[in-house]
Amino acid sequence: MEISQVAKKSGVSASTLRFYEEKGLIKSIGRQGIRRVFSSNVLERLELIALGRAAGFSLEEISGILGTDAKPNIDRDLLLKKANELDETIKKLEAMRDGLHHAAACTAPSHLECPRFRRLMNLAAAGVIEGVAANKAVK
Amino acid sequence: MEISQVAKKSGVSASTLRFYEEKGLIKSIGRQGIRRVFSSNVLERLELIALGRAAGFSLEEISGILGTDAKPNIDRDLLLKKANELDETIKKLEAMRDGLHHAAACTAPSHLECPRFRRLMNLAAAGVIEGVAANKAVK
DNA sequence: CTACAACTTCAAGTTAACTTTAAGTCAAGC
DNA sequence: GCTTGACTTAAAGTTAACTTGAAGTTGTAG
Repeated sequence: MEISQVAKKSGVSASTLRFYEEKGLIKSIGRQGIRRVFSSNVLERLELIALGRAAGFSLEEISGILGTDAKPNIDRDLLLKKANELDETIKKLEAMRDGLHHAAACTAPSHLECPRFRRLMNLAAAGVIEGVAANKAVK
Repeated sequence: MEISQVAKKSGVSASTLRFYEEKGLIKSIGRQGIRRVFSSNVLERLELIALGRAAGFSLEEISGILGTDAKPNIDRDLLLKKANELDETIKKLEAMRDGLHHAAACTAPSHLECPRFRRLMNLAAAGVIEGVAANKAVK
């Protein structure tokens, strides 16, 4: 496939595809003249990349998970670590979601004064700042 | 409190606190001479901001949710919309987490060849690319 | 009273993840 | 055989969210 085909089928722009190739996240299987040629496998790879992005991983982290070569890595420890990180994130997001839901329904004059909201937020916020800092540190 | 106190108690650096104030996310209650003075309320506010960040919201979105003034907004539609967005995100993250867990345990030669992994990933990936694009569009 | 640590402003620098632009290559249709 | 449109590279530009640096101010300890 040509790059525009991949772009169309994947929803990822051509410039991004070149960028990803430069970063080693995807590979073209060769050239026809000057033009890149991709195998349809790249579509699957792009879905995994998009998934990782949606999950909040950086391109570098995704590269670490999927591996820079054709087949994904099997660094089980890394995968489990990432899975656990995700689990932490999910818990915070759930608390946040519940907090938002409640805030939308609550009739207290200010959410900050509503005990339920504060309980939810405190629950959610526990370790969040440290977590954010830790995420940065990990990079 | 002085800025360094807030920094210490919140884990947010002084430069970031100034940056947040510039953006209207937090407010100092006045000055002692040239120095900012914060009320301890700012700590709560900073937790909410950190929580929003951890939930993947941009500072601008957080500003929209919390309001630029002292008390959080009660734009219920926005809150519900954000809560629903979060729910979508959570589902993807859960699929991703399950995928990672499975990948760490799976013995198939390549995860891409493992039907269970592919099913999980396809489930998770459904609409992800469009979702990412949509998130950008929303900005 | 003076040194100094902790503040201040404002501007510029940083990183990630792209996008845009400029200048060039090439197969295809007229 | 020339124009056109989709590609190519390399470099510069963009945005978010900060951080860093330079130059100045101030409360407090010695």
